Amino acid sequence: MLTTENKTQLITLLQIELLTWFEGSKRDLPFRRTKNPYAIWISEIMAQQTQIDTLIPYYTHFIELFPDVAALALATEDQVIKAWEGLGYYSRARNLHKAAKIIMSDYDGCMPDTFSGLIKLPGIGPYTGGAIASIAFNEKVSAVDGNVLRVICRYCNSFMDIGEAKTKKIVTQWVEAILPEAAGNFNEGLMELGAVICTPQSPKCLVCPVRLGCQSFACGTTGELPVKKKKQKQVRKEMEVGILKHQGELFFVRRPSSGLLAGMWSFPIVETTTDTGVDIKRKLEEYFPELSDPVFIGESRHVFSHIIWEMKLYQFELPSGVFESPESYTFGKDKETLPIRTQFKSLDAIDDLALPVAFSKLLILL
DNA sequence: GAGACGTGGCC
DNA sequence: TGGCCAAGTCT
Repeated sequence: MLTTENKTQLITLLQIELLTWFEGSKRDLPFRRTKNPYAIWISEIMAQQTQIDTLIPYYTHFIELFPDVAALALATEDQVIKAWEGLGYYSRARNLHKAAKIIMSDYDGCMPDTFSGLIKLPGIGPYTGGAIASIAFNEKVSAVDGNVLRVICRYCNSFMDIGEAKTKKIVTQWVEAILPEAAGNFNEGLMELGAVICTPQSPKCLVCPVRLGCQSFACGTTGELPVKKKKQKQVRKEMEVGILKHQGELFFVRRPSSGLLAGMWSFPIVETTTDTGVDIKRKLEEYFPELSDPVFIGESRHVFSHIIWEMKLYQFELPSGVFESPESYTFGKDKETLPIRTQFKSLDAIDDLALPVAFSKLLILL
């Protein structure tokens, strides 16, 4: 990193210009109008792997529903996941809830106010701990996310692979070493710069406040940086979805408490090789022996970060009569049990069910 | 270290 | 369309 003789000058330029630019140009975001550690915590968790524009409505709603740690701890996990519905990476919501309970029980209701205290909480890793500690508590620690990695690697014209842990370690140490007193603003400024100027594609170097010190700009390598090795393609899976209708209601099942879409509501769904509806019929027959034959009603694709579901929907009917909703339902290899596993619900009464997009987008096909 | 873990936007 | 990307953490 930065081996030139005018290293000190370049670092000073970065510090001064970045802080000045951030002060004058930062976006007006709801969580920038507060120093409330709780609010900043929520915003930082939501910001993980998520663009700011996406999270804003969720943030506002979440703070209204759960205005402080106590309110969050008092809520049910179902309520918290429901508030996260559509945001993705749902373990973030479950960890948030767990952490709130821990803060109430082990910390007398007060959030830890140091980096080392914060990262002990579930869902708070080195980035989030650094962000909360520096922004809300003025601790002089770094917060290195994808933006910071990109900005620093470009500024130093470094060709290290930002996907490697080693790179993150080096960049973290580098930032720690040049951190000014206003560490929170510096961290946020680095991220803001990465988000609006030093973007992955087509960085806006001509309006960049630190271009005069940027070694990548000077060398004309901004198109090659940062170096990041490609990730693997998603695995395609053929899935059969069972739409079980009975007296105007649909059959929903709750997913296991760990793994993909953990704890969320779902239609019965199985991976298939036959592609005819027989696999999902066999699954449903475990719980409803008197089942009609499958009727194909449509198909849909859903792309996750690591899987692609090619879904075929099959509708089933139950003979007239009363059918109890089964107490248990298993997806195959799930271990932990959650309170309510299955439910018959009419479409206009599913507001309290946390339904992932993979399934909510199927509703228009019904 | 590598893989699991969502979703929406962009080209 | 398909691939890539976005304020990461946990296992």
